[in-house]
Amino acid sequence: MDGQALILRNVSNYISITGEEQAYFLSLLQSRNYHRKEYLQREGSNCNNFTFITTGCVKSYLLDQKGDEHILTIAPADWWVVDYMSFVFEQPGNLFIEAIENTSTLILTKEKREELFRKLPQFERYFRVLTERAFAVSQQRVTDILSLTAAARFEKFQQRYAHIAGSLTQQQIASFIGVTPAFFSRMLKAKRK
Amino acid sequence: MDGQALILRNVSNYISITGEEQAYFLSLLQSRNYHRKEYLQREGSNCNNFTFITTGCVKSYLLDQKGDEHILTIAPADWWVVDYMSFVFEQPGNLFIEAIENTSTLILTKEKREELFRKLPQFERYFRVLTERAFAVSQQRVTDILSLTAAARFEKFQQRYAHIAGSLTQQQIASFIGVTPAFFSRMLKAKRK
DNA sequence: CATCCGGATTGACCTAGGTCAACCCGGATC
DNA sequence: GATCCGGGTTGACCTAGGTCAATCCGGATG
Repeated sequence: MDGQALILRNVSNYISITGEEQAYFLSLLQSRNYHRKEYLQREGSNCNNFTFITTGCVKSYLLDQKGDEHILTIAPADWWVVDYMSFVFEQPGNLFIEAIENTSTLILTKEKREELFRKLPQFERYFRVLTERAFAVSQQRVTDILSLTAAARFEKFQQRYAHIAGSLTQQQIASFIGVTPAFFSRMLKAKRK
Repeated sequence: MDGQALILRNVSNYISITGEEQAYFLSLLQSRNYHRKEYLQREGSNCNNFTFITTGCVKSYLLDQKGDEHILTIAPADWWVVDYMSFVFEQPGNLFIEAIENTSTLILTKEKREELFRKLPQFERYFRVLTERAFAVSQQRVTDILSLTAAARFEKFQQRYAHIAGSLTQQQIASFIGVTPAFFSRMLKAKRK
């Protein structure tokens, strides 16, 4: 399945649109490919687009004072990535977005998205539902970090991300659940026993 | 300003609707008051409404294995509270929502909200924008927890919640930023010096 | 005025997870 | 086949923040 088919299928999970509308929607997107380790976005720049991953995988993360990486999002194919904080409040972001495999994307800029809302208001619904779901998951993540032990968070991670967990390095998983690679390694060892 | 005026003003920050539409929207809401310490929602039950706070203040939190409270949200007047995880995925929630002052609310049930979307699709936009903002803030909270020290999180908290910080107990602030009351107290002492 | 109660504070001690640096390992690369 | 490199592992040690229980304080309540 090609990228356009994938995104149309994704949209059709939430709203139904005609063939003409589909064509119009697709016309607003630009496709762009990135190779492993290439940045889609850097800290300090304004994020002004939604990026849909058609193949590959991407991570968004921030670098703290000490230069340690903390992964906020892991976005596989069929997902959108955005630095929401930067996009929504139109301010420089503090996230990096980086391809962790060769990946291809479809980009919807802020202006095109607004145009889309004007022409096809059903897309308000699409993005509303999408965001409500993402928000729910994000809330869950907050409570998980606040109330669970690292081992328990890892448990949950394995269940939720079973499909992609295999293609991530331990460092990445460690960073996502919020521990050091060193500690994560010991944790695994303890579990194996 | 009464509750209805407040919610209409809130809506008008994002979309514009006619007087008739306003009346229709208001007709979908039921008002309800809670006294301090009363629950709007309990763990285990399904959350099937959006609740708008017109006066007072509310917290949502979960109780961990040990019975310790972790505050997820603090919602003052002019905000919506929902257990999104439960609402969106239609499953029993693990959050309590509790009034921390006497508060009055306007309730929009899931069915009424869907009806609203059918009759006045502009509200899709209202909730889309609202949720995108809330999501952005939630993402920020995740990165804050992952990368900042308790003291730094408290700094940010003070700035962001300056208006309500005064009316919260230290325990509540501690729980919100993710530390023990005991540790929080010591932190304050250290800062005062 | 005494009592109670829900915070807040404090002391003594504990632990989950961090730090740093050394080492290992497999698979590109030359 | 030597070298390099990006993981992963491990040991010795460290620290931010937790735990538990005692004490304090101010303001309701009776």
